[in-house]
Amino acid sequence: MGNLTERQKFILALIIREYIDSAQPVGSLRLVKRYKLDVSSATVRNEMAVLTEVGYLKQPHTSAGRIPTEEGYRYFVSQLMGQTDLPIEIQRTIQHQFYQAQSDVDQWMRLAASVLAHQAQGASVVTSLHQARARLKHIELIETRGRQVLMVLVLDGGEVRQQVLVLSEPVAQDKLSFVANWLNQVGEGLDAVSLKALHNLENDALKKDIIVLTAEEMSKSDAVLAGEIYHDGLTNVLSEPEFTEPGRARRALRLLEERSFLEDILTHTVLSSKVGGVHVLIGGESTWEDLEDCSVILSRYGVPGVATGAVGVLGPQRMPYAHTISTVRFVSNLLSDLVIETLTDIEEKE
Amino acid sequence: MGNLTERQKFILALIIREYIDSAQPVGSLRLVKRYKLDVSSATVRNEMAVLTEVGYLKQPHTSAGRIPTEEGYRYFVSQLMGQTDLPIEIQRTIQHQFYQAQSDVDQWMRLAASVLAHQAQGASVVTSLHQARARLKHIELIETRGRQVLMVLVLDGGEVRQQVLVLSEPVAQDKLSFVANWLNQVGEGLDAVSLKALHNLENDALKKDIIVLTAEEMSKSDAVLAGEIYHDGLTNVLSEPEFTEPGRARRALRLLEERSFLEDILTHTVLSSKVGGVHVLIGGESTWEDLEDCSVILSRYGVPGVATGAVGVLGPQRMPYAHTISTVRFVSNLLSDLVIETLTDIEEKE
DNA sequence: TTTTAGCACTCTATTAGTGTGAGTGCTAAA
DNA sequence: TTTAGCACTCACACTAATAGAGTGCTAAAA
Repeated sequence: MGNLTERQKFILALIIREYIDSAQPVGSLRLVKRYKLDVSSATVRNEMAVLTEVGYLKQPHTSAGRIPTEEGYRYFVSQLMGQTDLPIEIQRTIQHQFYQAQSDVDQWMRLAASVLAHQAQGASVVTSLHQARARLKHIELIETRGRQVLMVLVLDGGEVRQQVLVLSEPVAQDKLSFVANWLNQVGEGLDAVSLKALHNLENDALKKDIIVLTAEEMSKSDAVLAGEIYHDGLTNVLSEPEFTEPGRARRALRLLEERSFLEDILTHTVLSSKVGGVHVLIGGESTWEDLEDCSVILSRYGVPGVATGAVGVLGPQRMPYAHTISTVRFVSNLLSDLVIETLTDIEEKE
Repeated sequence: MGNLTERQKFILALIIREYIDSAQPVGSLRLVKRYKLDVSSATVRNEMAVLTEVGYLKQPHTSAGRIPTEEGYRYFVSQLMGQTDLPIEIQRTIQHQFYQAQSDVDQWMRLAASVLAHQAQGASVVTSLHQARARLKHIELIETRGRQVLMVLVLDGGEVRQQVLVLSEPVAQDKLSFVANWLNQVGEGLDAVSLKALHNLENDALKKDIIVLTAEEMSKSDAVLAGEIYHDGLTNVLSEPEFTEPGRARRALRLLEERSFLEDILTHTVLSSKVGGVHVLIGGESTWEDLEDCSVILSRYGVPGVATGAVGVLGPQRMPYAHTISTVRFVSNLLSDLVIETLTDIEEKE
């Protein structure tokens, strides 16, 4: 099945490109006229019939032009499209924006989301950097009320976690500070596992408790989606003609709102891949029903084994894949570079 | 103008209630039948004419029923509606959810957003707790690469700030730790202003720099919208019939996406009000054009002068005001209570 | 064997024409 | 002051007619 003639490939690519920017079923005559093909519409029609036969095109109704099927898009992306880099001037613009915002990580994420949404004219998602095998840099314990204690952990690389603990009995701030200082001395540079090992050597009940709680919080790093999720451009998808029907729009946007869904999709795609690779999900891939009319472009950024996150764009299936994919790739790499710069001290230790 | 007869008030309230749950212009005959009024439709018609005259009702077109004007809604909310509390069983359910999530502040916010969105069937916004006149609890300086240094500030009450600094020249980690320790000793418990005062007494260039940068970061607390913004239920508004036209839906959702807009609206409403009060914006209030078809219910939570944030719900103008308002009030108070519990130590110091 | 012109056919989208019905405003009587 | 009666308005739903873009097939041309 996989062997199309060159002309068939050419026509398929043409149809997909035309459909992507016209959003209208494309017919044989229009194609010939618009692109000044040196074959007749009848010939094109015959080729279209073949492409429909093998499942790359379909007709919305009997006497309409053709639109690509999911399979058609996949073939296009994998075989026909070719890889292009983001135009250099766009690259510069984006880099410039990041240079101007050389402040907190939060802002990088927001910026990344904004850039993606804007460039790809879709809805963007960026998950916060998420550290694997984190090491303790500093702990702070702050009494709040009675048995409630606020624990602040600074991990190497600068990730910060806050958590309200509830101890078995009230403890004075003096004692808390003492324990925190102690743990800062003996625990600095240890990861969750090493910390837990420490637990057995200790007698003091409070110290034991704090160690366990700290280790627990630190090993949460292993969760797929620990931190914040940044969005942007949700409204972009509402302007696409395929989402005029409110039901569809709702389904698409719900995906981005629901953590559980994102978790699911990230687990099954990005997590298992290497950094820098770009995943292209076209129309749910028979796994996610609600993605039916959408495509999602995802990529993982960061330093694998140390700290990673994911960036992505959601849009209609009829999406300018080449541009979107290169944008996602570029932003992903850019974030990776920033992460590497920021976390250099960690790499050196290893 | 303000003096309607009791019967006029009664009919106005009835029309608004009816329109809120039918989403259809309400006519005189239907009203009489549905509510078994003991007057004729002609009488109702006369009263409707009066209510239209004074600007509380309007007709979508000449021969249709009436729908409320913005003024009509405002009158309803302020004069007619009465205050109701959230049904006790709903209160319990919500409280229960919060008790189960007795962990980090992040999760409270997410939960608050979720509860609001669900209860009010609208899009919810929760801005993170935001500390005024913060005092320094702890500072941590971490070298990353060359002149880049990650600064982590722990403020009293447990708010944590991270910021990447770029120093004028590279500084070794030893030196950074030394300065951090020094500042932890002399600077603990000081607010931004007091810190800046410290600056003049000091000679060491690095110490001076760090003091200034710390004070700067701390005084960012005075910005209206410092931290995260939590959303939920964006898709709820898409199910409302008034947002089937995609243009409207876009405009409404963009409001929630754009930080600048939220900042603007919070500055002009919630910030100037006391905690616990509920603001009701109906249809842009001739200031925000994009809110034309929407209503927004907002409330400030937290401890004024110490740490506050805002919660809110956006929906169509045709909104069950009584229920939404009491939900927003309840959630706002609930968050206030949680904040007070968590920050008790601060109160005691004052 | 491949391409193309010609043609009959299909189906959507648009436009115009027509009732229908819910609703109004006015007037005059109760 | 209320209400019955009535003429009038106008969106909405329905129907029918038409135009137009596109297809598939067949037979001739290359």
